[in-house]
Amino acid sequence: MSEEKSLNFIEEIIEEDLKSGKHSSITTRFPPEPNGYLHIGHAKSICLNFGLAKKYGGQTNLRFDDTNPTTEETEYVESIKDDIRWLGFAWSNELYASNYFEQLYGFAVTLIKKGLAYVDDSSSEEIAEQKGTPTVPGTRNRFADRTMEENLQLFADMRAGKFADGSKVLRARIDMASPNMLLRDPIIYRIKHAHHHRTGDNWCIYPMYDFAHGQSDAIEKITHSICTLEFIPHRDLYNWCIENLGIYPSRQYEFARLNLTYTIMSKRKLLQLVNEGHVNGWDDPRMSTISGMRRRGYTASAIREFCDRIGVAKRENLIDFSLLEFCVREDLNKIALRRMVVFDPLKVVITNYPEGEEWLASENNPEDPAAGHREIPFSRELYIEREDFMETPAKKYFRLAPGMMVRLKSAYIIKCEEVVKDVNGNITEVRCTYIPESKSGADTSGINVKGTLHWVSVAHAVTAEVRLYDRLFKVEDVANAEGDFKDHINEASLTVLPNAYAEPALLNDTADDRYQFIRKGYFSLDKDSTPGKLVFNRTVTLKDGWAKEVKKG
RNA sequence: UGCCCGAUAGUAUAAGGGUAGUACAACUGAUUUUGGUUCAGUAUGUCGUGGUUCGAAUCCAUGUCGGGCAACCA
Repeated sequence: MSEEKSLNFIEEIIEEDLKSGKHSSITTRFPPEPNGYLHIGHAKSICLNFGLAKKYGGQTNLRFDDTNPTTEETEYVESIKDDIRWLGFAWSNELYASNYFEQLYGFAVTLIKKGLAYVDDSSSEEIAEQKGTPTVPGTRNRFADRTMEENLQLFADMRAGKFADGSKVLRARIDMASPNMLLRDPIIYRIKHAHHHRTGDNWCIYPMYDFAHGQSDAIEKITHSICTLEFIPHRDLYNWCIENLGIYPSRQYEFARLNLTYTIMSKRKLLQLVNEGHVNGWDDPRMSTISGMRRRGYTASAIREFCDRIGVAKRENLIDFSLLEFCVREDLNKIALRRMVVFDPLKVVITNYPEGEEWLASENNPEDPAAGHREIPFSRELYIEREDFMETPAKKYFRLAPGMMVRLKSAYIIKCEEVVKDVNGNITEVRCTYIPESKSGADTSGINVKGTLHWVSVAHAVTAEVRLYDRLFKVEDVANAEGDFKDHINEASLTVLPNAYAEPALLNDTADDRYQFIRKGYFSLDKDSTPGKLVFNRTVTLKDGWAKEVKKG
């Protein structure tokens, strides 16, 4: 059976264009503004733009849309490049809208000469007023009557720095009565005496998005300029510029941006979280930034798979976070090394086990025999998870309880004989016996137990810091929730366990490794780790059928 | 009440006039030395109303609902 995947609407357009001969190959672009870090929403756009070019044998430019020097920085340029590379994509050309400032200036002069642009001295308030409303046409002011020569001179003077910020703008002359507000003589150049991260102080006038983006596309001969829905009304202006400038006819297509439950997808809000200290930087593992997710332990292939599964369409959407979690688990399950780590220890003493130790083999990954085995020390005193013992077991609980037997992973079956408590009645120790014939891999005991626990030998345990993350927001649809988005921050999104007990094999592992702490979740080494101190981030929990059972009651 | 975009299970996304399918989520069960994985199965859907047609999610009309548009942001 063929399992050809159906095409999304953009792929359909491209295939038609290729088939009809409109284009012989395609060129796309990813056009970030370097004013913040990339997030998972950008990943969707990156996968789309680069993925299309890859699929149809075209190319993709990385173009920084750097037309607003007051918000843009080189730091962001570097992080964006890092993130795209990490996601697994290679751009054909690294470009900047600021490369085209001279050309763009020329385009503006062309418009002036054609009588299609004029310098306006009005304040932004006046311009807004004259714009009218969606139902009331706007009006032109006296500046619109300036001669071509006057406009040319004034625009040159603007460039020469003769005017203060905000004192003049260049406007395209289109239609003050257009039902599309963007066509009511839009501002295309404004004065900003600001230092630009690439052009320095060469310019004090900068083009607006609408007078830079489409032209940049045209200059680069972008065949399919793909952007998000909010740019739909801009398309008329995009085309107007192309037609009146007579430049390469790039075409704009719009798709619905990604929204994810329990997260925000706005650079402005993300920046706020960073600046106000709600998180520890752009790469905080709780952030929906690419760098945050990377630090958290997400793999690039999981993110690509996610972007593939969510599809591309024009309707607004809010994707279940669980789909992202599914994609990471699916990937990590295949590659993560299994290790045993106890988060909240309860001591188990095996009363019939001799002094000393033995080393037991345990598979690194049951899904991948090629991953091999490691040796784990076993001894008389162990730690198990406190939640894996119940003095009076709940129904369907098949972990350790008085008189009950469980398997210790890769080791023996033990039976709980006695519970030791302190003066306050807190359980301090559980005393068990083990069944020597039940050794893992050589079990002749004939005993079947339902539960298998992870454990660590007390004498051999190494301590590690473990950071557990929960969702950053408490509501599903953060962007549309009542009140300020910060009202919905989950104060318990980070739990630090300073002293978890880990099997010693973890000491030898390296930063690139992914782990599954058995029965606990997927983890990866954090950059805060030092030779003397291991720090792990929980990428995602394991699916927890027991927790579900407990919740049902 | 101007213009533009959209509407298919809980969430996404297919079906392009001919059996409404897939994934995630949910629920059952089997397997399991991870209550993981894997496997098998169940339930839930075409926004309303007219029309065209032998036949409509699909075409037409109309209504409803949701979103966007009046930054010297992108």
